Amino acid sequence: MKRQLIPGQDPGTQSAQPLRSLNHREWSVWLQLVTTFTLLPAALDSQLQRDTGMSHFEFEVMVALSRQPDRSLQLKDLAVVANGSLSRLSHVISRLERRTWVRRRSGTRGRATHAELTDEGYRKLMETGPIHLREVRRLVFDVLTPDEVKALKQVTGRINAGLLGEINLGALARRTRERSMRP
Amino acid sequence: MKRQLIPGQDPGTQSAQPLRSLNHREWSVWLQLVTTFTLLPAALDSQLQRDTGMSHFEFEVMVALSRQPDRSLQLKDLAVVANGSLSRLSHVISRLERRTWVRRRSGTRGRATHAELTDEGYRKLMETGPIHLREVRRLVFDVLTPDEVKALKQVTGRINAGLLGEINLGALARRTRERSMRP
DNA sequence: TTCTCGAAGTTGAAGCTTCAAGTTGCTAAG
DNA sequence: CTTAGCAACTTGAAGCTTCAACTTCGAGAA
Repeated sequence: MKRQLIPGQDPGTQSAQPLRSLNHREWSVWLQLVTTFTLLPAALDSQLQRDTGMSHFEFEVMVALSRQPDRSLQLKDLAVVANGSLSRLSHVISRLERRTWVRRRSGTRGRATHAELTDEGYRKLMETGPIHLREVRRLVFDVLTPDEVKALKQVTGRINAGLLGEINLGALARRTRERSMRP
Repeated sequence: MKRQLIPGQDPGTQSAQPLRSLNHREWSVWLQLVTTFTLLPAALDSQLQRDTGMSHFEFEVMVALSRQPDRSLQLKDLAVVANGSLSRLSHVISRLERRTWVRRRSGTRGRATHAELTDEGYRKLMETGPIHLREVRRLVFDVLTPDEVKALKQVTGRINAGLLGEINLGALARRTRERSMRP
């Protein structure tokens, strides 16, 4: 008999191993979820690239800045808010600086650096943001009932709680985590 | 008064524009969703890279092949199943070939090419797959109630239907779509 | 038959992300 | 006071993805 990574629901072959693979129902949910988080970002990136010339991550960064009272954030915090590593962020800020949408300000304290949205960046965001949000609405909210939206929030909230619990501080600061586990 | 991309729920300022931005509730759902589809793939990729040396997309490709009766698929179809562009897939298959986990077979008909999982690739998959699936279970299914899992399936199903409806055939075949819209 | 078009792949370059290895400036221990 | 250690970046290289251009093969029109 052929071994399969994802078995059908055949209780006979289940053993007492510590590892359970996914069952049928779970597997199909998983496929859907993978499809969503592959296609949705791709669609958003593509639309943004075409219509505004920026990536989704760049957009998120600028939105995060625009929501601050002084339109600026320290990179470390911005990284968390935008769900990216500090390295990634640093590169992105450099690109955005080249396009004059963001400016770096050396923070007064310590080694802190702040990113600040320029007027130009703000204008750009106000111009292109609504276009993007329309796309978001079209692809996500227009196809869901209010109850489904509620459910979506609940489910993503739970998953994120788990992820944030261990990933901690932007993407995958594995070394940091390992360091913090030392005796 | 400051313009904001995401306004609070102030009915007074709403005009009859065709574009509605997101309201408060929608915005918070959106932030959660973005966080999930940023962090979850990052976490999975990181775990796979560390423990098995392959990316999530490579893994998906190999799983898709392993699920075929003859462990092979034509690239065009594989691209759809794995939610990637043909170009991306071609590059990935080349990499997997270099590692001897996959082999290209020139199809008999037309310009078709098939990718086939080698025995080595199959073994690798059987070895490392369960490790990955355990991670999937830990990050997703273990934190959700059965009802939430059901809801997740429903919501992702709806979103995917919309995405697949227009993105059509792997990621973002924009040119293809444009071509098909000509008079 | 011959021509033309389109589908299926491949390829190289450009752009992003990740990873590892630096800087640099606080801060606390000795 | 000085020094070790860490937090907060920065940087360059390696690896992936996307994009555009190109190659082939097959099918249908003329």
